[in-house]
Amino acid sequence: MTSARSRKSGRAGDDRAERGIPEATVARLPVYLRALTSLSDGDVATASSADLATAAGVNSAKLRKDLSYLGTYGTRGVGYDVNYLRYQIAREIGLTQDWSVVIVGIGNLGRALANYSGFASRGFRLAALLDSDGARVGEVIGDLKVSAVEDLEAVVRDNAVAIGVIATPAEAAQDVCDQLVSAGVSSILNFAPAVLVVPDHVDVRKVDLSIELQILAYHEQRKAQELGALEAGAV
Amino acid sequence: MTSARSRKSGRAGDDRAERGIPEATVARLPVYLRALTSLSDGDVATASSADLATAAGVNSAKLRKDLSYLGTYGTRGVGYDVNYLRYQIAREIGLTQDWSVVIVGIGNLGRALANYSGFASRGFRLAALLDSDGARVGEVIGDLKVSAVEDLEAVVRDNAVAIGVIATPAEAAQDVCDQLVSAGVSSILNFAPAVLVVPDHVDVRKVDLSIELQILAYHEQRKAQELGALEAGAV
DNA sequence: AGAAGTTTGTGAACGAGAGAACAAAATCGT
DNA sequence: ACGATTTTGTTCTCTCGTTCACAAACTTCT
Repeated sequence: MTSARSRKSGRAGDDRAERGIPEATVARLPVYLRALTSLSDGDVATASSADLATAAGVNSAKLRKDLSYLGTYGTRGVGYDVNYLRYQIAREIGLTQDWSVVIVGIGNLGRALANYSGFASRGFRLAALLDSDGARVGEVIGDLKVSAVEDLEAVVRDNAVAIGVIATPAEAAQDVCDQLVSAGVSSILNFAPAVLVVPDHVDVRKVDLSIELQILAYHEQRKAQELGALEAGAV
Repeated sequence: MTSARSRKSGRAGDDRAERGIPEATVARLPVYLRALTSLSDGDVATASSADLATAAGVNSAKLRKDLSYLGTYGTRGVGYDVNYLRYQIAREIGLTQDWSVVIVGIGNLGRALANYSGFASRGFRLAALLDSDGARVGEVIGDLKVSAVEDLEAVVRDNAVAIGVIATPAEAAQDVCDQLVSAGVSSILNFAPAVLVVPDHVDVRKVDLSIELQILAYHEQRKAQELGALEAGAV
């Protein structure tokens, strides 16, 4: 991803956190957060790394090492205080503040995303829904009205939008992306099956149904082949 | 993922392909495939690794190494025959055969997925849409009617379904997953925000909007902090 | 208080992936 | 026919990520 391996630590003497969590760890923090929330809802006050690891579906050593990048929030012989750790992870991820999000492209998928309740619940606020199709502009989804994509720049400016979600057809994706970037959005979640080109300071993550299915198909085929070879060997 | 590092090569003397493509490469093959398809549609007959790499958004050395795992399909001094390579990748992934897919959970997201045209186009056939809510059973989406989740086993058996898509709420995910597995599905694409526990022979891939947003938020926050430190330093 | 039992945090070994660099193999021009 | 040019396939090195294993630190029991 966007390398950011500069400045070891902001000010001198501030090396307990040593800014710079490995990407693989960052990707797992939200999973830990979810596991912690679920434990907390079940009124569990304390959990060991082994408990957390099973709840998150990972190896306990990995979990401990991941958490150690944030600081030393556990107690030896005891485990982790669920609510305290939950807060620390949330803070590290940046969920103690709210993030404004726009969705561009209100087709089937965009509509589903707009209705997704998990948005607001976890520190993400839908600032606007945009579409280039005049027929869709004005449609009301949830508590938002679909706006014209021409309003993009104003919406981003007025709501301090940092994250843009692209749910357009592939052909429109790069164009929308360019508009988002030039309006000042620096994080993009791309659902369109297209490769996006962006400046260095912009982060892009992609979600691609068809790629996921193809990866599964590869493994599925491989399993079938192996089975075939096994049977052939048995003859 | 599910390790499958057994048997070096099926039969003796069959070591050109040397079964066992790195996972990271497998995840990129669909991207290459898409790039090739788009070149092919533009009537490009031949492409160099550099051309393909830019179209796929990767480094050309990486692309060449990835392709070398499949065999030697290029010609030095020339490049790759677009259609030939496309076929080879499709074959390797397993797209020369059709895969039957079921979607379980026909809420907003499930409906959007069911309407997604990219399904059929690329070797994936929707065998059924299932939901546990009686009110949704019978609803017609595209050219399919929503069935009751009780029909799962029969549908999987009759259509040789290998891939299941879970688009239910988190609470129902593990239960649906267990049903899929016991019906014989061995690849699962999970859209529910839940950790699934499955036997070793089953592959699971997850797609999680909220995790993706949180990862973006982390980086976004980090960028903001860095900027802050910079300004503070300038004072 | 001290021994026994737990559980974290981390050093070290190992494995997988990325990228640079270059020899081998093809085409093209003369 | 042969040298110049292009572009692949692959080796080597480096970085990143995972896992093991264990000392340090805490609790509990006697």
